[in-house]
Amino acid sequence: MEKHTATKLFESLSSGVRLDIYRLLVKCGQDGMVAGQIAATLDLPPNNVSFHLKGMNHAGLVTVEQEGRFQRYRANLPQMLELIAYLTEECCAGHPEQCFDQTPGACCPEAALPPISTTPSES
Amino acid sequence: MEKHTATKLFESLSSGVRLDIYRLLVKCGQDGMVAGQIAATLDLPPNNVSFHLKGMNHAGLVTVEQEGRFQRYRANLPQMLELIAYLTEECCAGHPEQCFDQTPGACCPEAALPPISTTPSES
DNA sequence: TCAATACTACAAGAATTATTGAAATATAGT
DNA sequence: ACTATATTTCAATAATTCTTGTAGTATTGA
Repeated sequence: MEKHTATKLFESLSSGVRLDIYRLLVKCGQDGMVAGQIAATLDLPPNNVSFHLKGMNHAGLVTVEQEGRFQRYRANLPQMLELIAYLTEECCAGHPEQCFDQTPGACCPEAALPPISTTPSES
Repeated sequence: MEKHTATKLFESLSSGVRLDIYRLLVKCGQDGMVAGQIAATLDLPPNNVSFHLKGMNHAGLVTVEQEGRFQRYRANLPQMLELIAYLTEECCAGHPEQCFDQTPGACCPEAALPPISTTPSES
C-alpha cells in the first residue's frame, strides 16, 4: 500500500461523523446501508452524509453500489486489513508480538545504538 | 475506547509526516528513537517533528520518556490494538470474519430490511 | 559559571476542511 | 409526461491545520 493511500484512509476516519458512518457500515457488514438510511440512523443532514460518503468512497474506505435510486454503501473491510498490515509490515520483520517484549534491540538493532551522529554540521 | 480518542488517533495518522514518524517508531519497537534522530532520519526540521510528536503524544499514539536531554519516543502499540478492536468491536458481534461472507443478514439482520421508514414527515 | 546541545513553545501566514442551505440530477410510479 | 423520492452538487462561511522562523528552557560537560 502506498503512503498516500494510507493517509487518505486515516483522514477518512479522523472525523467523528465519518467514524460513525464507518462503524455503522462495519456493523452492517455485507448488507451495507443506503445513504438515506445512514443519514436517518445518525440523525444527520443527508447532504452532509453524502459529502462525507463521497470522500470515504474516494479514499477507498467504503464501496458503493447503485440499487435503483438508492446508493448502497458498504465498508471496504479488505482495504482496512491491508491498512493495518501496512501499519505493521515493518514491525519486527512482520512479527509485531515481539514489540511487546522488553528486550532492547529485539526489533530494531540499529536503534539500539546511541542516539548520536545525527548532526552532520557541514561548517 | 471513546470516539474522541479514536478520531484523535486517526487524525494523528492522517498526515504523511506523522505516518512516517509512526511507522518508523513501529519499526523500532521498544527501542524507540529520540526526537533528533527521528528528524534526521526523515530529513525534516526538528521543530516540525517536535510539533507533530507533541500531537501524537497527546493523542496517545506514542509515548515519551526523558533520557537526560534526549526525549525518547516509542509507538504505543497496545493503544493501536485497542483502536483496531474499537473499529471492529460491533462487527458481526465480534466475529469480523463473517463480514466476508456473502450471506445477507448474517452480520446485521436489521439492515437486511428494506431501506424505508426513514422519513418521519411531521406535517 | 559558561558554552553547546537537544528539544520545545510561540506567533504568523497560507492552505485545507467542515457545515449548512439551496438547487440540480436521476429514478420510480402513476 | 408529471410528481415524488433519493442523492448529489454547488456556493459561502467558519473553523481548523500545516509549515516556517524565532526565541526560550533544560541538560551536559569544561
